[in-house]
Amino acid sequence: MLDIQALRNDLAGMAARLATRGFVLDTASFEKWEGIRKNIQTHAQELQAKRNATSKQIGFAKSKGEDVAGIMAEVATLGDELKQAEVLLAEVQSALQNLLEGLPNTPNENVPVGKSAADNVEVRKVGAKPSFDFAVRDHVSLGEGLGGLDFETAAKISGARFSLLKGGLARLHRALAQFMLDTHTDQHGYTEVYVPYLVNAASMRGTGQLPKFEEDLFKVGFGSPVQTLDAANTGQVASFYLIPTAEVPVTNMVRDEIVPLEKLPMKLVAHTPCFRSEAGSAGRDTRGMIRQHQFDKVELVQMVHPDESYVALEQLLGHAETILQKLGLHYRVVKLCTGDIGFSAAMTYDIEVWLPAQDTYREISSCSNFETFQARRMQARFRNAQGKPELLHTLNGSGLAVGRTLVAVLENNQLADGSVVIPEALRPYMGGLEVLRSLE
RNA sequence: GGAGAGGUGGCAGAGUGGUCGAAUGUACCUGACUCGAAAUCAGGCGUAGCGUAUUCCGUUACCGAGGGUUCGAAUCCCUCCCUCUCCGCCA
Repeated sequence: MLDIQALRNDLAGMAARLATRGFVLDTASFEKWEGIRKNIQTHAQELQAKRNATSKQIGFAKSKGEDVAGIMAEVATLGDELKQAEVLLAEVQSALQNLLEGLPNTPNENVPVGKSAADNVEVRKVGAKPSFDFAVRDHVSLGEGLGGLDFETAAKISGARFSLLKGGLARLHRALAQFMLDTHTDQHGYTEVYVPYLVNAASMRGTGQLPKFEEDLFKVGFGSPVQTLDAANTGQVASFYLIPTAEVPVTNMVRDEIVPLEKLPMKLVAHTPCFRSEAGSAGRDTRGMIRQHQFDKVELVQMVHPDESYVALEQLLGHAETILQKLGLHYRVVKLCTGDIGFSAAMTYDIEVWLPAQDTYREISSCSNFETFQARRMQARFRNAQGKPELLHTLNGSGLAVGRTLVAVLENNQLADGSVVIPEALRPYMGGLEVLRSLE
């Protein structure tokens, strides 16, 4: 969420910044609502002040045994008038709030201006493409050949966009997650956390998935008939959402908290499944395990002092890159342009791993600085040197997407006979196994 | 699932319709005393808004959440959420 003060003070400037990411801010509408809000709020508060003062008088008079009928008559109409004003104010404020929550973050000034992914800037390439003297197979072919990848059974059990791993591949998948967690905790100073996979609407709102991207989420209720968990509070029927990324539960750890200065930076890592409806991506990446309704990810999250957040972003990016380097995978780092960064982000780097079968780089990690955008929604603050609460900065990045890393390992390390060399870094997690061969 | 207790400021803990944004203790900050410290004494010490107003001024809201009763609600009523204790069930 953007700072409403910033919008009031420099509406044109904010609109210009949002325009760089292709978002048209309806300044007329904002100004209209702000004007209305100001009038109504001032009016409502005047009435409240009057009521408070009069009520005090009544109490005072009564305690002295005086007759209060006169004063009572005076405020007889005040109640209705006040109620009306309060209702109106609530409506206007919620309209403003909705408008505000629908605004994306302003890109940092160092983000390259562009319209689409085509304008993203390649920062560096690391490693080299592997060369093969045989026709490369994709991970589906390799996995099925190894007898460890079974989409048909997954489809029977659940449906499209699910996968089922067996034997060495299932273990490799687990090994990858373990390896990533160990690297980040032992070498990068992150604290491992285990978190809920079902979260409430307030958490989704905090990190920016709600209210705008509800269709991307899986929503769960109780068994039939659907019960309501917080119907009285919000009128909503839903009770929980499945997390689309560990970013949601982990970042929300600091929602409504004031973190002591000495606790910053907070560096947390979590391995969780992620659930995405993939609404709107029908037909894309239908083959294989690139785009699934359920996938595992090791997520890095940091809460930092505002002065440190861009240094932290580079570090976090480096932590994610370390995994690829240790696995010997070729990748490139891309800085997203203003037209391609996500709704909540102020700056984002994507890491794209080389996939020989697709002859292209595919996103395997996305590392972002959200500045105060999420913190403002969450009221996540720290106590600054002056002792005052101040919004902190939040960052996160995949370190890495486990499923896609598995794909990359399979495709990049394949041999002519369809077996796969296990990267050395993973062998301790594979019981020393060096080559993954067919189960049969 | 059954029965009971409870959610108040950083923490502890009073307050059951009126000058309560909230006693008191404790922690913390400032000052006095002291060579210095401890102890003691005095003062201060929440958050989010609004008013062209970070600091001074005025004002509103906030005692788990939402709604209601009332001129007036931390206090009464309703709904919900959460925590704790006992029983049952359970990985």
